[in-house]
Amino acid sequence: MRDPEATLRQHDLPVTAQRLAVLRAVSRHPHATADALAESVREDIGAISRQSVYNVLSVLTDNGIIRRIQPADSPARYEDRIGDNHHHLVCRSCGKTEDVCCAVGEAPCLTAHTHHGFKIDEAEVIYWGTCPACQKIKRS
Amino acid sequence: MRDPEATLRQHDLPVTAQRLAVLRAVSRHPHATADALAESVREDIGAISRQSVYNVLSVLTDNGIIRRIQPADSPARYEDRIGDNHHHLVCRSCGKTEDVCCAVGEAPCLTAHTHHGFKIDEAEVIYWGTCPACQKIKRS
DNA sequence: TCTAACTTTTTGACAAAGTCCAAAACTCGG
DNA sequence: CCGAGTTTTGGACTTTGTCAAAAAGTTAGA
Repeated sequence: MRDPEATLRQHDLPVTAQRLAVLRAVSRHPHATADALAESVREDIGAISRQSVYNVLSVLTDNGIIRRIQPADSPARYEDRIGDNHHHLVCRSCGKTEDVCCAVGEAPCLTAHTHHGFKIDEAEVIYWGTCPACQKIKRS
Repeated sequence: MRDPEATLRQHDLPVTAQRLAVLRAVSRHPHATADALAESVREDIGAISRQSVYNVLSVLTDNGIIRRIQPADSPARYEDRIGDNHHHLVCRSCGKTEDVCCAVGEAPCLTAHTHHGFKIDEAEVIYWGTCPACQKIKRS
């Protein structure tokens, strides 16, 4: 995120210390949970209420400034890398999350064969596995 | 599910009324939530504790007898159609879930380009959209 | 710069989904 | 049918998130 303040103004959102701090936190910690972001914001500006963290994250998500991902068995996570249609690689044991580019250029998996009359707007892909660190732990 | 009792025995699991009833419920109501399954089981055998529903569902999932899916903004759902690597189509407004065959035969999306050292064991695909019923509601 | 209208933030209660624990009930091999 | 070992139950508790109303902040306009 180049300039958090400009980003907010571009979306006609009032600029507040909380919003700037949350944006910086998301930028510094990709895939962090709301709770972890709150911690990070507190180190940054001293204090913020739990509700405000949720409010700000919702507003930013609704405006397409950040993206919310919600893997199974994990609270929601946030990232500011948007608009490039990438997917995620999640560790089953520690939750560590990495970005992966869309596996096949034109995203063939984005079109379901039988769509049951649904109007599909997104295909979400999550790769599940074990991260290097957890592989070591399990072996020992 | 052909024969719930035989299935349990095959996995060396003690056969109990609760387990049989949960298996039947999952079979009758694919993609149902734990809560909905509990209701269904109560209509079937009269009563079951909330905890037992969770216990049974865990045991069955751990043994690969049923599968748990956890789409964002929805409690976990269960299905007994397993082993055929199909994916899901979920309605954003009502949560209705349908099965879809793996879009492209050999699942090209199952291989991530950059795997960051992760040992990948599954690629989960969820198609998000709006079901026919909800499309009508929104238009009116 | 000051004001007023409108938003945002805060606080605290509440809700949904699931887990932990210990006691009672059950299953199954012998 | 008995006894060891599992399951089931009930109740408290945890986590993640939402609701609502009061207090504080932001921004456009005079």
